[in-house]
Amino acid sequence: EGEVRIMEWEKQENQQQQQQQQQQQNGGSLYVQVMTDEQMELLRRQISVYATICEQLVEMHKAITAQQDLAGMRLGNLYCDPLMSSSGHKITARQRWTPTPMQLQILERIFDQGNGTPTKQKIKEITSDLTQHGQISETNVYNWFQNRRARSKRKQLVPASNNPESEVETEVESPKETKAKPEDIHSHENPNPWTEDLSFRSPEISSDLRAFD
Amino acid sequence: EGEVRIMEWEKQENQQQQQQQQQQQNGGSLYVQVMTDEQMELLRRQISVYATICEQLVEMHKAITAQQDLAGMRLGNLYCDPLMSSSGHKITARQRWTPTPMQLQILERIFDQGNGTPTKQKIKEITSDLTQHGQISETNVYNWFQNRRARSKRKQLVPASNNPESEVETEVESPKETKAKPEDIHSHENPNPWTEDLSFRSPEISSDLRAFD
DNA sequence: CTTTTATGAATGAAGG
DNA sequence: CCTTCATTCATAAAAG
Repeated sequence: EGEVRIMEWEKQENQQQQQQQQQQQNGGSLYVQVMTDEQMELLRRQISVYATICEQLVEMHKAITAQQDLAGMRLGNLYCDPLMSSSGHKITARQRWTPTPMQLQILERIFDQGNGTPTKQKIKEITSDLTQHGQISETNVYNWFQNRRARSKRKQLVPASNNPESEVETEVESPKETKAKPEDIHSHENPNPWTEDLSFRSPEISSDLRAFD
Repeated sequence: EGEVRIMEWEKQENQQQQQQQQQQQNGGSLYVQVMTDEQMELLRRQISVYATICEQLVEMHKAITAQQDLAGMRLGNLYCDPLMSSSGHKITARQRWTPTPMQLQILERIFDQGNGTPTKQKIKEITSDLTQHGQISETNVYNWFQNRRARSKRKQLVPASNNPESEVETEVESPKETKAKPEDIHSHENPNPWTEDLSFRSPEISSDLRAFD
């Protein structure tokens, strides 16, 4: 029913008679998802909707704030307040740092650049950069890289964490288990081109949205 | 550079040495896109980012239009419901493992044996045993024990809460510097050049939004 | 069909 | 770096 269920494509894949050979082709270690034209179209449409909505909202915002200015009314950071305005009291405190989407994007980008463990100096830099996108401390950054690396590594070893439909052959472990061919599976260099895709940069729009602050 | 290039995956695919065979396989008539797990996950996240940003923009709009209403101006609450529902908003849907009754029974039994720490080796054993009763991975087993233990522990502590009242204010600042608490308000100076990158639009949505004009 | 609950999975942080 | 724990998120299943 009208939902785009990305993670379930691989399931559907098994039902697409036309693509079955894909499985065997890749043996057990390499695992890929296959999308049909239809699914691709669905995805395309989904993103399109987001793009359109955002664009329209930005336009709308422009118009509205223009009026606001005329009326002498200036809306402040309406959404920021409800959360932390209560300075003294920590009622509903989430004590765990959570990266904002923007911070995450940046961190991922840095991580993908491959320069392994960031030095102390580097962490300082990164931290101060990320501060512009939300609260963050050096410890947060440090931990993030530690975890990111460890889990990235582990993920290679156990890539098939959850795909019920795929490995139906129910056989006992082959000696070497999953991960067998390190260099084939992942091109560490530029795993995919999309990594950079979300590096939003639109000076004009940016300044527009900043008006909310 | 920074763009969402959905329609070009098939092109890039040719450059992914690991997936080349795909081409020949399908001859010339059948054409499919291939993604690795990693790429899939990335995509999922990116769309998630879009969703987040859109939500925030919508929130902004709500707040602003609320003001507008007070001023007697009616911009309408058109976008939220119609759009979000039409696009599903549940873009990120992932499947998840569900233990079969048999597997659950076995797991419970092992857990009750008290051997708290499931060793890696042990997990491998358990997993291969359970495979006979349904699809399962080592990660599933690992997670199950983690969760089982954690929740078993919590159940013991909660029932013994004798002080139903004052627990809210007790939360004094944790001296720990791990306090960086963002609670996402970000998104401000970010972005949005997607509109030009996505060279397609969603007609019906556009018409919905046209009311903004 | 909508809301609630149970629980698999993800992840920030701590310890060694 | 690796493992473990605690907390949170998301979703399948159950309840209304």
